[in-house]
Amino acid sequence: MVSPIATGVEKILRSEGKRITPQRALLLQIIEESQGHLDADEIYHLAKKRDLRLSLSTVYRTLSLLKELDVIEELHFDEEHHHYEVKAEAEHYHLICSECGKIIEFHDPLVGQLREEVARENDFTISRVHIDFTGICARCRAKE
Amino acid sequence: MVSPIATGVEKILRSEGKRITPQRALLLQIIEESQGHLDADEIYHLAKKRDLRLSLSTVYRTLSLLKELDVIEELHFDEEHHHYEVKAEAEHYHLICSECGKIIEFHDPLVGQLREEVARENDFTISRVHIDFTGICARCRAKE
DNA sequence: GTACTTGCAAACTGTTTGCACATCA
DNA sequence: TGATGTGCAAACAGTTTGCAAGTAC
Repeated sequence: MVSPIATGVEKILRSEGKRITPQRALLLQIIEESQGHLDADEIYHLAKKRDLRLSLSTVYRTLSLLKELDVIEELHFDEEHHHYEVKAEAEHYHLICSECGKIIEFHDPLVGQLREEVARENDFTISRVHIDFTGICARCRAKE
Repeated sequence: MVSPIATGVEKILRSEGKRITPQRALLLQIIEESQGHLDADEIYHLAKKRDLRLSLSTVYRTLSLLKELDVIEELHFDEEHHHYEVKAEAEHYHLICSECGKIIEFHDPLVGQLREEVARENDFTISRVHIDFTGICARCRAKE
């Protein structure tokens, strides 16, 4: 029995000869429902609540499949494990609160300018941009 | 016997009651001599050439000490391990060639502007900035 | 039916830790 | 001398893989 799955992703999977299994549908749903930035273990535990037999290796295999198909993106914050989010239509970057761990997404037209300038000055073809700012969010600052 | 060690770092170590051992001097020298961005294993192998008895755990312990003392910085690229570089006086960012792995450092005044703008708009106190652009360097582009 | 997927356990990689011995100050 | 540091081996966390059994199409 297959739960609903984002139609776009379904097409991508099928076009690659990949199957739509309940596990994949479930995992994708969880990643989409969340505000993103979950790590593999968090995804596993959330999913396990709805499918008791789910295994961690399926989570990893699914994440790596979705990453290959460019459906999700793997984020490398200053930690020992990775975080995942649905690939955004619009590129964006991250503000990370070092107190509470909250992650805010942002975008800013200056990034495009920066990218062009740096590419030109270094004779480099830039294909991916990662920006993250670490600091203290307003709420945590107020607490201190 | 202690090899020469950057005097600044020597002071920092001493002031924290830390000793200057030959291993630490050697490791620091290697990190400083290199263009930076080495990972723990690379540092270990380079150092091992000059001190056959050096152990990998000493490398990790030294890296973590130097990181704590703010002498070096740990970088998180899109890989499964970390890279290290001597903490720069001037903040800088990285261009990474996905073909040959070359890393170019850059800085650009637009980053400061971006940082201020994002901090203001999100009511966030930004303390650290990470930017890396992935792409193809001029040499690799020419090869294709 | 069959190629693709899964769950499980075992392997692997990068990193950390406990302990006995060694060493810097 | 005594606290700090080292090498070694064993532990650990996150992730990957081989295999037999299960399932989507």
